[in-house]
Amino acid sequence: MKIGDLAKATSTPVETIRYYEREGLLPAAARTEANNRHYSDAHTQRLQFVRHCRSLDMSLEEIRALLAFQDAPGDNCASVNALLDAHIGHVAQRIRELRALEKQLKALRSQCQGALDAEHCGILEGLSAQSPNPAGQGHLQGAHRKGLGRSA
Amino acid sequence: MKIGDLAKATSTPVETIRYYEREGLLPAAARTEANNRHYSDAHTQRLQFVRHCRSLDMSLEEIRALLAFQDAPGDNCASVNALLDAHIGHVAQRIRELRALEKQLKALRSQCQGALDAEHCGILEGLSAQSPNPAGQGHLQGAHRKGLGRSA
DNA sequence: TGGAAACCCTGTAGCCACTTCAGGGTCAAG
DNA sequence: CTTGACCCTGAAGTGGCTACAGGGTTTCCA
Repeated sequence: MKIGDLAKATSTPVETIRYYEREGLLPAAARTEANNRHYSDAHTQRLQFVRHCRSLDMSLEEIRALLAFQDAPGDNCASVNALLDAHIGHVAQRIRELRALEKQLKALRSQCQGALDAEHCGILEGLSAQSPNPAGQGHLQGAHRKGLGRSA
Repeated sequence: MKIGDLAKATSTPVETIRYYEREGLLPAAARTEANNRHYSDAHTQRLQFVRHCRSLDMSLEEIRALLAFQDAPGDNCASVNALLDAHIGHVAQRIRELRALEKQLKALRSQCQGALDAEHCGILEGLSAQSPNPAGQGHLQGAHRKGLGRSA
């Protein structure tokens, strides 16, 4: 299996696969005579695991930890549970933050219904007032993300 | 007013103020003889506007657009409304995505209640299965953000 | 008067998870 | 024999900061 085949099989861009290898999430692939990477089914499974974790918005750091647990099958899996619980906590917190944000934005939006001069626009006036809340501390990202996209 | 005073007045790190100037969100400040930046109340208001927008998770690009509208007070403010509506849409979409995510994570978490060998951990097994949903496309960010923090 | 702390400056690199680009190599089909 | 599809490496760009290196000035107190 060459890298392009693996990319198709896992709906992952080729460059991302090379990036994961550099980052140590995938073991370095064997090479053909022409220096092309050569993959087995084990690689496919590992990459699928990583992509699944990413689709759950885990960081590469968290995924590295999970892979380490997976690679030590005799160990107790309490740490896996703890990692997941922490991640769920972060997601829940980000949802709370975004709900509060949504409420504020809607209140702001209601300040201007018509199409006035910008000079008298209630929204611009509202934004000029002091900010009431200092925004979140969680480890979820803000309002402008890219997503994994490109789902083959 | 020197940059440190402005920083305190707006709860904004000094480096961030210089960064906003570089990015064109704040006009270049006048300089004292010692080459220190010198600010007026107009700068304070502009910076407060920017910080308020950032606390609402707007991108610097969006803020630049709003500032342009503000600087053309004769214009119609329909574009302001449109920008805000779009931003509200992105926030709402990201909330939907994160809710779906939370549901999946909780389902996954329920796969392992005890503290088994990692080899038999339902969570690791669950993550090895194929990913069901391809993750969001919105412009809100993922699960690992920093927040503005440092509130004064 | 001296010297240390507190502030200011510029420019550069680092964060994350990629994405894109430049510049090149290999291989098979037409 | 050339075109296109694929592969390679290494470096730079994305956003929104943050931090650091290396320097300057100003202010305060002994």
